[in-house]
Amino acid sequence: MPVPISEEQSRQDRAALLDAAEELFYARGIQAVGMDEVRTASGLPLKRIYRFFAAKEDLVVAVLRRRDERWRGALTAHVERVAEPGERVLALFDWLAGWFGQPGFRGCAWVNAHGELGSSSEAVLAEVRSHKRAFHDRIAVWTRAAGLPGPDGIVLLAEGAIVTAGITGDPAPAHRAREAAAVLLAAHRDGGGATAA
Amino acid sequence: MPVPISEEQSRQDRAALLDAAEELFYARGIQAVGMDEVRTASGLPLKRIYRFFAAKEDLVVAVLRRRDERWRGALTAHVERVAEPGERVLALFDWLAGWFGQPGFRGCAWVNAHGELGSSSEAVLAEVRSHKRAFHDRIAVWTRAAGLPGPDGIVLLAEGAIVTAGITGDPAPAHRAREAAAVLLAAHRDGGGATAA
DNA sequence: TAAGATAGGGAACGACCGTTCTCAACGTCA
DNA sequence: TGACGTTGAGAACGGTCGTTCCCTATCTTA
Repeated sequence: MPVPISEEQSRQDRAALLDAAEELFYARGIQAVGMDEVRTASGLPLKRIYRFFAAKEDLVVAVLRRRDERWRGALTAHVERVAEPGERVLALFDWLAGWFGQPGFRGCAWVNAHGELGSSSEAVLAEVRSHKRAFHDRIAVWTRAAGLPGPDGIVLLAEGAIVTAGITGDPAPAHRAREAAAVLLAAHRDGGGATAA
Repeated sequence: MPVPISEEQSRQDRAALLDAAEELFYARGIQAVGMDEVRTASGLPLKRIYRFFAAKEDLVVAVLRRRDERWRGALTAHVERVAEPGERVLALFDWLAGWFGQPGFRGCAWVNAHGELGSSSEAVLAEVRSHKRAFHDRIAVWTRAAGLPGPDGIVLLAEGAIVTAGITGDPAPAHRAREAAAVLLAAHRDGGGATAA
């Protein structure tokens, strides 16, 4: 190829690189995937990969960040199609059920990255915490509209479902979490507020 | 040292090896810790380590298995000091709060191991699933006595609390999960059973 | 057409991995 | 006492990691 690379081409190559790395990292773990494998899967020369990202750690962070945008975007799009606030909270768990059923589902990419690199990479740790905070804050908007005193019960049910489905390979935890969430919603619609969640 | 090694000494050395490996693996991840580091921390020659466990994978499985016994034993001992069935379920979350507050707490060792090795080691995957099944089954005994229709709501709250506290470093999720669990218990004591959890 | 700049392909590098092997030192028994 | 067997300490091995470098091919510009 010639002298410079077009900006459009560069954008596509960067996306292909992130696609390849994300799929490999999620399926097999981050440390288990070497840069040579990322090169083969992306079709990009190693030199260009290292021009995009100076180190593997930077690539990992970029993968997590882009996945966060896509993941939360899809979640929000699904949930906010539902109008009634209580149903909207429950729709979160329907979306999770769909995710759990996808082939290759292997739990939460951020939880996995945290377990593997959270203690050795400050940048990865920060990215994981940022994602979890954003997830929590998004749910807080929905639970507030539904009259719940706080988002935490719903958040914990969702996190528990993700982790459990990831390990067992069974999407059922999404439905169990949805049932529990319905109880929380009903309890705060009807009567009690004493032992609130 | 002399010719054979006494059985008692062997037991102690094996325990020291598992102690050292568990602490290192939990703190820094499994792949990030080399066998040389396990050797230094345990004070055992590499040769003896490989006589105990033919491969690192076997050591990892043994560490997880022994941790499972100790972890579930401590949980059960704490919880079953409480007599009233509903309070007994809630005591689970008090125990979690104590665990989360310990220095070096970094989430669930089995979830972390699953994220790192679940897709590459069949033996680790089986050990992780076995632990989660045992945890689920233990909670089922307590929730049944408390009149809940199933253990899953409580299990998911507990799993969510562990994962969230591990990432944020804040023990508060244990208290939020306890509050949500109290709502689930109250809902099934008082009235509804329609949208059960 | 000739000179220059930049790209791709992949070898090369140093470090470290899990695992095996060598070897001297020591205690036991004939 | 002397041959034997087992140990501890760590060097060594083959492989792989993340990262860098070399070299040729290609396109642009004069």
